[in-house]
Amino acid sequence: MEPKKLILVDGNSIAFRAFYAMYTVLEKFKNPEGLHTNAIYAFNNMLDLILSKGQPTDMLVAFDAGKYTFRNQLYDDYKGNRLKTPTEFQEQMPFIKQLLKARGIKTYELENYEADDIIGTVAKKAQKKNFQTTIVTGDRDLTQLVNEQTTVALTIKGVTELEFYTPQHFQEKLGIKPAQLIDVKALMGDTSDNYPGVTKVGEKTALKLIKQYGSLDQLYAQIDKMKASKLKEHLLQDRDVAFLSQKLATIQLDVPVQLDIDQLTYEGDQISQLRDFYQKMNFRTFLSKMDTETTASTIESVETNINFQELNENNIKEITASQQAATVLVEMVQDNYHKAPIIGFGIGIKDQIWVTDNAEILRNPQLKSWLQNPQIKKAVFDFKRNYVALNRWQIHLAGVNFDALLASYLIDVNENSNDLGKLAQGYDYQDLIADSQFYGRGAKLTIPPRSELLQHLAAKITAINFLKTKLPQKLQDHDQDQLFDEIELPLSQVLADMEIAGIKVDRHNLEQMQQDLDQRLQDLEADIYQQAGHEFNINSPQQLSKVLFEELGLKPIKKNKRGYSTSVDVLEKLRGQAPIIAQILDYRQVAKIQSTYVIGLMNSIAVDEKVHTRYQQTLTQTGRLSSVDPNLQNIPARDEGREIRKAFVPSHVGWEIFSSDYSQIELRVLAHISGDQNMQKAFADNYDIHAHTAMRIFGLHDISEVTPDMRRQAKATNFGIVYGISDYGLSQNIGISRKRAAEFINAYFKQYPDVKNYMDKIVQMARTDGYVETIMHRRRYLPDIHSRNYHLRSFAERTAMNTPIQGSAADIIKIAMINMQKKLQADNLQATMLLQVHDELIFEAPKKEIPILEKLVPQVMDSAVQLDVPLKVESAHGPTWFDAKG
DNA sequence: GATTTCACG
DNA sequence: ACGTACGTGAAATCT
Repeated sequence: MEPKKLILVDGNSIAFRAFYAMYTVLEKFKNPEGLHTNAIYAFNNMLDLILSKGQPTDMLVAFDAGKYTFRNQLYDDYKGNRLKTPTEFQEQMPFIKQLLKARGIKTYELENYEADDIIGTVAKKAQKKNFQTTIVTGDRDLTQLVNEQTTVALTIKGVTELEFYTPQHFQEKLGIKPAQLIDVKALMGDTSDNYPGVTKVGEKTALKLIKQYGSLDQLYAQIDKMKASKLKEHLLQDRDVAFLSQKLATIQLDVPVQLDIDQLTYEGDQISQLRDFYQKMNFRTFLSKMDTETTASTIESVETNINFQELNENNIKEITASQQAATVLVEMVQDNYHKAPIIGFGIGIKDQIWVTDNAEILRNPQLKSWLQNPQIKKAVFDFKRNYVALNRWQIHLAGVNFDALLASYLIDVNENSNDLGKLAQGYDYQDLIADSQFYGRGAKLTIPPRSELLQHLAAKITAINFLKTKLPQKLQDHDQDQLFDEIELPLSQVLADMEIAGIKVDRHNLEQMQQDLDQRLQDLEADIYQQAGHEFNINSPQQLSKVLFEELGLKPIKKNKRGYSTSVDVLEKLRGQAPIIAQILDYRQVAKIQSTYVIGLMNSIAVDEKVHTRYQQTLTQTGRLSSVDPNLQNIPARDEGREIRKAFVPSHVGWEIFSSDYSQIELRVLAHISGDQNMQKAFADNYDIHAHTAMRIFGLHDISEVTPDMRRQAKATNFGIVYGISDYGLSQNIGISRKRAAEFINAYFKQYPDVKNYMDKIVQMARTDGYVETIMHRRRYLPDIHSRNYHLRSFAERTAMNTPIQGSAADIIKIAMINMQKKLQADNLQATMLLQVHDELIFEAPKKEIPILEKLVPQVMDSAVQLDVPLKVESAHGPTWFDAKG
């Protein structure tokens, strides 16, 4: 007979994680009575997952009950540092229990016992009856119960990503037996449960000791033989604490559970009860899932029928005679709108919708002037995409005052899938499926039959209309009206102009480079093969590491998932040990230039001899732009790679490339938002900021005493501060000890005390508000700030420090770009803005306009916003991009 | 599709 | 005592 399968769930732990997994949508998930439902929703997601994956015959969810457990009797302060759980969470607990009942799952709690101990006890009983048991929890401690019949599924991220601990996995991961975990905890303590362990002993040391001695008892039995050390002293001193912690860490297996193992049968969903519950909670997705499951599972998800008419030459005149606000849709399947064919077009006015799959309609003059009429207000999804595509038909789309893509991105930067269907579904609008689902993906991409296509287009127009009723209120709630109306929407027009203009690339120049580089690659290759003694693929990190670390016997420095790392920092450390290293570094550099830049760039030159990048305006978490197809924001600027820039040239003879960049904009932003007087003064007095910092942190009296090396270290420290400093990170970056790095940071904060205050304050704000903001109210949610996982939490903290800085700098240059474009038009200049590289704007212009730009561009850039420190702009120009660098 | 490496600010 | 810099995109290789 098949063994019975039991799933045990740590109810409190999973519910709590569920709450924070969907913390960003806390206010989106409310039922009509105002009850928060995010934790209930996420909990149910987890149930769906484990029920379908685990196929249990039996199931139990255990909860904590009562305030005092036997552990409090042992140790007063057990869990003493726990913050009170938020009421938004507490109010959901009873409903999670209701949900479980409706899903046919037993629950159990016992006054003054923790869920852990109930689970331990039940798992032991189940083992005697030969059940196959899986425990689902967010609490690592429970892995002590792992054995051949008991697996622990531990949440990694959220509640649906699980890591399964079997005895083998546990051994591989920690190098000890599951039961030994108790003794490890005894030594290291537990900060979240607030018991101490032995002084100065953390996970690493504890694991080492238990691996060495086998158990806590053995360790203390042999402690006399241990040689004298600080560690030994601490162990002796904290002996009682260790044994107390051991008791606290041990999960009880003999709790008086009044529950028979035969009573845990999983009953399955109680359909009508569950339907009522979902309805009460306003869980539309789960409701519809239930319907599709219960009706016939054969029915594919089909878009709801939406009434529409076909747009044609006969009705277009009448439609475009209307002066009313409208919704406009230009459909393309491919990403690159500079060349993707238009496969559909649609208009929505009030409740009426007209669509067509005939792009030729765009030749209609009435339609053209309607689209170009700024008086007729239009709503779209992705203005820039629509604008650029229509521009290819000589139509200049105007009057757009709502872009659902831009709006949703500003409301939540995680909403960056760029898919209207997905976006609308996120706002509980179910009548439009995602494009990837409708058209398929990659090789399977096809355009469905006409009738279905028209239906899809109509559904898109309704989705945009729906979002137009929802998103403006949210923008207002976030205080983002100005950001939307005066920055992002006008910017998308500016970006469209820049993308359409494109930048000219000299193909012959690249072809020449390709030949030269090819020769060099061949020479290097031959040399490398000779030294290795055989041929191999230098581009393969695997084969390379075999050559270096096995055949040549060099010492590996860093590991990655597949073996030993061969990255630059590793190779740099090995340089000097073998001549092959320098040549590999050379080869790598040349190969990169060749494949990514020379060949890659040539492949994206269009028929007009230009490259037309696309700026992704709704992608980054900080508000920066990104550039794709090709990426013109990472063209080499240093060393040999810089030569590539010689291929970027003006598109007319007698013109030049002109470039202006903000000097130290991020540090200036930091000086402004932190309000730090010392840093502000340094900028006001126009000091070399890195030298100034060096003077301060090295305690010198005058800037002239600063050596180049001091300046270099101070510069790295400044960068570190902007990124959300850690002593380790800084020490790695400038090759000093961690202790020394910590001293730097301390000195830094002493010299710039309000920078320190800012760092503390912004992290605190992220904790209380759940998000951080830039000077223009761009918002980024940081749910991981509450994570119990150190790694995730620290990352969120650094992000909280960095995002307002990087994001505000992005705000500033965006404003400058809009003002710049206006000014160029107003002054009737031929100069054209072509590229943006985060803190730098690149133009082409007739030579005679260069002197004008030299005054104008810095003027516009440094007056974009008024900060408490001056902004500084530097310019350069020349016949190619290479020369336009100061 | 994920991973590694390396280009930029 | 933990284990780390912030934000991106592209090419080549591995699975």
